[in-house]
Amino acid sequence: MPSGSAAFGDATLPADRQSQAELAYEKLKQLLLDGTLPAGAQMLEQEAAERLNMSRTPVREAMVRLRQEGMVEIRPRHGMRVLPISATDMAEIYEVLTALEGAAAEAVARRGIPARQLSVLRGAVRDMDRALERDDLSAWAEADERFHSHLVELSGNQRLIQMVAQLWDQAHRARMLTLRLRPRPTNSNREHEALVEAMAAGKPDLARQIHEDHRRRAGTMLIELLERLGLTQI
Amino acid sequence: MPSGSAAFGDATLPADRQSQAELAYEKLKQLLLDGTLPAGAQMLEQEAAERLNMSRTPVREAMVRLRQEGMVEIRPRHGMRVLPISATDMAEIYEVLTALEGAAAEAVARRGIPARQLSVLRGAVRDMDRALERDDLSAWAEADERFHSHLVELSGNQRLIQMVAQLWDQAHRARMLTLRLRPRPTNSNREHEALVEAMAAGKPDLARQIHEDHRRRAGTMLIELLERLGLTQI
DNA sequence: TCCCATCTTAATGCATACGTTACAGCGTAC
DNA sequence: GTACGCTGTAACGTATGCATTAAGATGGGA
Repeated sequence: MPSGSAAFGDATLPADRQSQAELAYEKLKQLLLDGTLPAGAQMLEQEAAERLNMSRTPVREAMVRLRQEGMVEIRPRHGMRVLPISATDMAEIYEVLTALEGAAAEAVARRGIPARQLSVLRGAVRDMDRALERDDLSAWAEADERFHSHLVELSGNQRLIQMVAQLWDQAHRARMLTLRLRPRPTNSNREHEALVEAMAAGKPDLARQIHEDHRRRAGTMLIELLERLGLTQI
Repeated sequence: MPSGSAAFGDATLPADRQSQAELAYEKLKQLLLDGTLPAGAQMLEQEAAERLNMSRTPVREAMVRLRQEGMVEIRPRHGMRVLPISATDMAEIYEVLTALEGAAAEAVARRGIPARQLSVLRGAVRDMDRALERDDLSAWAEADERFHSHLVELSGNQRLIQMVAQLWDQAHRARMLTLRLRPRPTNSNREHEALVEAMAAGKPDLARQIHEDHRRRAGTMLIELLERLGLTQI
């Protein structure tokens, strides 16, 4: 039985407020991303429904969406199960990210980048530097994410943006886990800097080359790390 | 009221048979791809449910999936609406396809390609040639699709495969429409041939270069064609 | 002691019920 | 003739009911 405002046949939504299904999607995704639900964790429809204080219907819709995004699998008797990320998965993800972000960097450099946007990117690089000085890896990761996400958005290609975001989400847990196991990402910052300059100078091929190398290096490092540690359930 | 076997609480699925939701997804997608539901067409949940002889529940799930794939939008009062493809959309799609398939070609060339697979690709190119000789554009399109899809699958990257398929689906209607409006794709066949040889010779950079040029050319041609014809509701 | 068949139970997929709300159609006022 | 407001209806979002079935438990046999 629903809680307080029980008999809310919520119906065709007051136009602005988000649906229960949307809410369920966001809440569940958050649980996946922040590690509350680790790899392999299972959650029944009923369980999630009670937790989110709604019926199974919108929960089910949310689970279907998460499955399509490659975040969970749905096993007929066990609800949704958080998909583990293997080294192979990371290899796949980084291969695609390399191609997509490389294309984004090239496109941005070709089209030219407004001063205002340039400073956003430079600001992110600066924040990464400062975070490293403070040994604040979380802040570094946040700034890194900001840099990449802004770069991709500058491409203006909605499909590219969405796909990169999806891959980024899939890899999120593995990135967080390896954040403190990997060597300090000093080079990473310099690579970002070089990329920014290549784009500012309007050198598409160079920008792409730099970014692809950057991604490939990061990917290889992560994968070797995962394999070395035998981590297969991230 | 459902038809014949009305009171079938179909329940947790006989393990092998597909769910109603899956069936609805496939049927609706087919309607989108074969043009039965053209751009802008709308279909209510109830309508689809009656057409497919099931209740609204699985239909709704199917529509949610199609929305996430970028095939339709869901408008609260009007059911799902088939998204039109604009020239801008095609530009986005081809930009991403260029990056993804280019990466696939490079990966395949780098890893090396078994003789057996090579002959599949060569077979597709041959079929494209023959189709052109017969002026059979449908057959050409089919062989072209076979070539690209096989190439991508050879990459072995499941995520890349899935994303390319999704973009391919989104562009499907526009490709079909322009098939008979565009110049005969004679060059296209030669480009495919060159790509196969580059991969066979184990030249990753060349393979990627050839494929990217190929995609870019095809994309530019299609987009100019669409813009010239003022086609915005494909 | 271990393995397998049977049975119980609970999770599910789907159908249906229900309250809400957006939109169309109509009438009235200007 | 046009514009505006009202009202009825129908589509939807969500909740719930129901038949089905697979997972797990239980008991018996080897």
